[in-house]
Amino acid sequence: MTSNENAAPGTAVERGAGVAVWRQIEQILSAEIAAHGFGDEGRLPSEAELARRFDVNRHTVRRAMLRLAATGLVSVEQGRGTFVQPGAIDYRIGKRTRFTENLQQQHHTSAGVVLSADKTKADPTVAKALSIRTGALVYQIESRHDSDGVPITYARNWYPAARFADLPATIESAGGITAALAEYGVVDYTRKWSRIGSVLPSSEVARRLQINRQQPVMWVENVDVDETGVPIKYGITHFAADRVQLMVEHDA
Amino acid sequence: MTSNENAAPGTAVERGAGVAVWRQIEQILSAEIAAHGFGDEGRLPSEAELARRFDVNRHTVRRAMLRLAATGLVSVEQGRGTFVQPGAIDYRIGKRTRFTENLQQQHHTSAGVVLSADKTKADPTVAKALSIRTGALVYQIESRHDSDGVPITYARNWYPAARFADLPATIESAGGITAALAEYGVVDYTRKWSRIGSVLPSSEVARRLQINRQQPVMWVENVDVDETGVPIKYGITHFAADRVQLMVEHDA
DNA sequence: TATTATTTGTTCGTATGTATT
DNA sequence: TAATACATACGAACAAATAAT
Repeated sequence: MTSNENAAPGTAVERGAGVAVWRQIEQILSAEIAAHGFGDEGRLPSEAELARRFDVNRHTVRRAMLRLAATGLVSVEQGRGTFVQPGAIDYRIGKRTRFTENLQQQHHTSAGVVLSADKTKADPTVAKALSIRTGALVYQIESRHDSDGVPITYARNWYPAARFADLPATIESAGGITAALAEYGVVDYTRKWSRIGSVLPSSEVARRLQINRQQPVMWVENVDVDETGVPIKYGITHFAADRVQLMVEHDA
Repeated sequence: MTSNENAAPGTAVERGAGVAVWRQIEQILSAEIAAHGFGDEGRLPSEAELARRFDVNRHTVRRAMLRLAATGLVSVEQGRGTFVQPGAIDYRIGKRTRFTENLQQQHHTSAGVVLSADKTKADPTVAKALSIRTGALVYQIESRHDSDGVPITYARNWYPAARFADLPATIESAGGITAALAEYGVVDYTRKWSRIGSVLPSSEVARRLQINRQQPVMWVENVDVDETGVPIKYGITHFAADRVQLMVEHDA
């Protein structure tokens, strides 16, 4: 077999054409995905099969696959195969950001889970954001929010312990963070600012969001304040970028 | 040589320890970078040298390097070497977003360049955002903004041709987009909304921003409106995520 | 439940091409 | 021009996760 005999029309790779073979394969598969080329279940052929089809080594296919996974077009699962990913949803960011309200408007189910709750000392970053003294006691709450059974956000938030005594127990009894805050007299709170960035995730964040480490995450660092403008929460929320887009509506 | 004789204390990799060797190397180098372990010029040893140090194949070092580059910790330059990357800057996003004002407040120089200007027909996405009919004529302006000589944003914007007749020539004569809009009577405009996401860049975007394709970019899709609320611009701006963070300040 | 086949993940080795110094 | 350093690609082997038998 000389070359590419099995390739579908218009999908042959070309060597020494200035553009790397694995990039050509990425491009071809990307186009086929966009054209719904892999049926309803969206399962791609195995790496070995694709290697035969394009008449290249499996490594070369793998490079293309890693890229497609990073772009969010497919998800790769060891022992199972490679699957086309569905589209993403909008997450509204504004003065009044509440997770559940946010998603129910878009016909998605939602659920929040507290992963851990610890009392620690504020490091300089946390202290500055909360306008308290470095080393003052804070509660660190780790949480995750799901939509339609899929993890959407993973967050670490810090609350000043002086104001919210025994916060973890209150969250437990009240059945949620917003409800718990109400018990301390915080009936309403608003977002002061949000700082947004994007990185490839650490292994911990990747695990929490159940994505692979080739897939970018957006992080949103923010401070919530009460009605009088006093900071009540500082935190960082991570979003799986293939599942969510952040929507900022200016004005009010 | 049995194993890791050249490794610095506490930096030996361990095989068959559940965690892949390349991940261990990534972790070690990441820690050394954070500790300013590579001097003022921030140049890492060559891949071959690192391979010897960790007593692994060069491929294994490369995997770690690709990850570090993707994380934005280092930049890899073919034929030169691998270098530690400096920190990032804040880009303010709000009702009144102007690039130059934005950065001058942070002691950075700034410059904008128009890369291309064409008259085309609006596709459905553009048409909907601008509240015009699909197929109506629009100007598509490609531009880039630099800060301190480094590309920060790459943007594609669309303006309705009916309202802004001969826009490219006006931009040329007025010496800038904001100035050109003023000549059409648009003395002030504001941002209506911004949709933010993150992906690994296409080759074109990577080239425009002069980053490699392992490095995530944030994209911001947005619509500007004039004083009467009529859309005057729809566009997508790409940011190199290792150089910028987006700052949203929610109204006072 | 245990075994086997399938599929992706990691690592080594080797060779060659391309960009920079 | 030569040396150095990164980029791409092939081949082989085994590990780990999953699915089917």
